[in-house]
Amino acid sequence: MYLEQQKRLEARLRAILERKYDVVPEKIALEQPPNLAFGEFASPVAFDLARRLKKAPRKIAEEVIAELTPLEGFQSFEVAGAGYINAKLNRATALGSIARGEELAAPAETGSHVLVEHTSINPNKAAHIGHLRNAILGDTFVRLLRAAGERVDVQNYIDNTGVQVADIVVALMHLEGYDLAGVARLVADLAARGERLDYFCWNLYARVSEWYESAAELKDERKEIRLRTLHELEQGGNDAAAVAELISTAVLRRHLETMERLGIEYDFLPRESEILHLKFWDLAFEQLRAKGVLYLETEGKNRGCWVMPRAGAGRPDEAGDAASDPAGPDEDAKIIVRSNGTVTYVGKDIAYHLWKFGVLGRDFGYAPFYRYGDREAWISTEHGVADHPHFGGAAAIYNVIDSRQSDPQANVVEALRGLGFSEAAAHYTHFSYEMVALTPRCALELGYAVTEEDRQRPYIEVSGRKGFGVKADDLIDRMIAAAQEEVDSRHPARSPQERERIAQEIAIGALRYFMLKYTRNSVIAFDFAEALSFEGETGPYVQYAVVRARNIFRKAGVEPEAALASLETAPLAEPALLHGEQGDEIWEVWLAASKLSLVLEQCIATTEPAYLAKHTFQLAQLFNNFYHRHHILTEQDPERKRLLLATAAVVERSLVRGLDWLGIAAPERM
RNA sequence: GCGCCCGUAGCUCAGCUGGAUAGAGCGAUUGCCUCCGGAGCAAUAGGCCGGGAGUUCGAAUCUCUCCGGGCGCACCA
Repeated sequence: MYLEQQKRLEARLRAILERKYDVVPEKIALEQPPNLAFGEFASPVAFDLARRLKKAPRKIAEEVIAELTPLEGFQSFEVAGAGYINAKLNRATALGSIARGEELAAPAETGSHVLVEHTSINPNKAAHIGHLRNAILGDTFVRLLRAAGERVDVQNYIDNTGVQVADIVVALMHLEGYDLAGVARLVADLAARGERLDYFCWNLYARVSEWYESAAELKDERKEIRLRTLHELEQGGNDAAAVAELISTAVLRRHLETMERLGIEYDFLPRESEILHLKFWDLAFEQLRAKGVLYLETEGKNRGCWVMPRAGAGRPDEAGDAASDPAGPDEDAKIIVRSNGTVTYVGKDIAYHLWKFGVLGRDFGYAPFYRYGDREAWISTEHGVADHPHFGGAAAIYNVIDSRQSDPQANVVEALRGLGFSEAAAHYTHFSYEMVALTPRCALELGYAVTEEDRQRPYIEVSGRKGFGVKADDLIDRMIAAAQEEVDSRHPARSPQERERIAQEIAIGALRYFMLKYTRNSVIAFDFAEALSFEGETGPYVQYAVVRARNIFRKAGVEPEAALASLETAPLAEPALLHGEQGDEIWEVWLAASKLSLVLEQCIATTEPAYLAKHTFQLAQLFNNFYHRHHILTEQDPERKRLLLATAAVVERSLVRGLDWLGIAAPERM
C-alpha cells in the first residue's frame, strides 16, 4: 500500500525515538508538507516530544536528523518551521518505485466477509434523487471495499409488506376499483405500451395520500381501510396480498433496471414478507426475552407492550428489571411488541440483523430473480431452490441509510449489545448520509406549487408521499440527452452506437461524481444547472484528462504500459529533469498519482467516498496543468520525452483505477 | 424539552487523527488555438472560518456557551 521509502522512514524514526528518548509512539505521524520545497514527507514528532522532554522542538528535530542520515532512498533531511523534520526523497529512485506500481500492489484477501446494504427503496413508486444518493454512495463503498481485498455481499432490503405498499394497494383496489385480475391486466398493459409502472405508481401514491386527508368525515373510515389492508399484506394468502406481490415485484424490477443504468448491481434481495412468514421474529423474541433485553411493561402508557430501554437512558443494567424501578415505568422506552401483539419495525429489524450476523438460527429460502449478464441477483422466498449461494453470517456490516434513521439504527445496535453480541455490535456501521433536497428555484422550475414560506428556505425536503421530487430515470434521461448533444456536435463522424455509448459514460460519470463530491453529512440542495454541468469539478472533467492522455499515446503509437516499463528497464539517466522549476511540476504529478492507495485506505477508515472523488479531480487538474506546460509529442530531448510520456502514463493508470472505484468509466474519446 | 447534523469567498462546497502563507468549482473581470482536441489553461478581484470564552507552543479543526438553519425523538415504517 505504501512506497518502500515511506515505510523505511517510519521504521527509522520509530527506532530513533525508542533508542534515544525511550518513547514508544503508537504511530509515527507523517504528513504531506504544503509545499514541495519542504520535501515529500514531514514529521511533527518533535512537537510531541518537546512537551515530554521539556526541550525545544527544534533542538530535538536536529538530534533526530543527525541519526536519520543517511537513509536509503532519501536525499536529505532538514529542520523547518518551529521544529518540523522534513524529508526529501531521492526523486529518481522514487520515480522507479511509482512506475513499478509498488504502492498499488493488490492487498491480500482479508478473508473476512462484509455485508453492505444499500438502496432499499419501498417498492411502491419510482426511485428519486434521494435514492440515487443512497445507491451511488453504497455501490461506491462496495467498490472501495473490494479494491481493498474484502469479500463483500451487496444487499437491497425490500419492504414489500409495509404501509407504503399497502397505500398503493388501497389506491388500486379502493380508489380505482381494480380487482386482482384487473391489476394484472393493468401491469401487462403498461408494459405493452412501454410505460413505466413505477411512474404510474408515483402519481397514484400521491393521490391516495391526498385521498386519506381530503374528506374530513371519511378520514377515519379511509385510515381504517389502510390499516386493514396492511394486516392483509402481513398475513398473506388473500387478494390484497396478491396485488401487493404483483406490484411490488414489478416495481422492484424497475428499480433494478434504473440502478443497472448506473452500473449498480446486487447479490441478494431480502424481503420483509419472508422475515414475517419464516417467523424470524419468533426466534429473535426468544433470545431477547431470555436475555432480559425486553421486558413486559405493566404500568403507564405502554402497559401491555414488550419494550426495550433506550440507549443512554439512565442505568438499564443496574436495576435489572426496569419495570420494578421505584421511580415508575420507563415511559421513554422503545416499544418492540405492541399491546395487540404485533411487532414494530425495529423488532423486525433486530431479527433481520441477527440473521445478518449469523446468530438467528434460521435462514431464508433463495431463488434467482434478476440477471446481470454473467451473474444473478437472488431474492428471498419461503421455500426457495435447492442449489443456492448462502448470504448472511457476516463479520461486519454497513447499512447505507439516511441520517434521519439514526435512532432506530441505534436501537438495533443496542439490542445486539444487550444480547451479548458485542463483537457484532462493534462491527455494525450505520453508513449515514444527509438527504437530497430541492432548491426552491428547482421546485418552481419543475412546476410545483411552492408556498411563500418554502420560497424563503435554503432547500425543501423531497417527499414521495406528496409526489414532490425528481425521479431518478428522468434525471438520468436528461443527463444522457445533454451529453449526447455535446458528443454529436464534437464527433459527427463517429457511429451513432459509439456516440451513444460515450454519451452514456459521460452522463453516468457526471451523475455519480455529482452525488459523490459532497461529503456524507452535507445536505445536497439539488439544482439542475449544477447536476447537468460537465465543466469544472465534475466527472467529465476527470474523464477528459484520461482522454487527453490516451490521445497522446494513440498519436505517439505507444502503449502507456510501455512508457512506464521503460523506466524500469532503463532508469532515468538525468535526475536533474526532476528538479528545478519544471522538474518540480512534473514530480508533483508523480507524487499525487502515487497517493491512490493512501486515499483508498482513508476512504474506508472514514466511510467517506468523497475523498477519492476529490482526489481524482485534483490529479486531473494537475495533469491538465502539466499538459499545457509541456508539449510531449514535439519534445526534442529523448530522455525528457521519455519522462513526459511516462508522466502521462502514470496519471492515466491512476485516474482510470480511481474512476473505476467510483464506478465511472474512462471513455476512449469524448 | 432531549438527541444528531450544519454554519468557511457573491453562490455551492473541501480542509485528513489540532500544525507551516485558509483551498476548489461556479459566477465576475482579463488574457491564451502557427499547440498532443478549449468538456481545457493562466491571471485578477473576493474570507475578523456565525458570535464569545477556554485548552494548547499552535485552533477553521478540541471543550463550553450563545445565535441562526436542518433533521429526528409515535402502540407509523
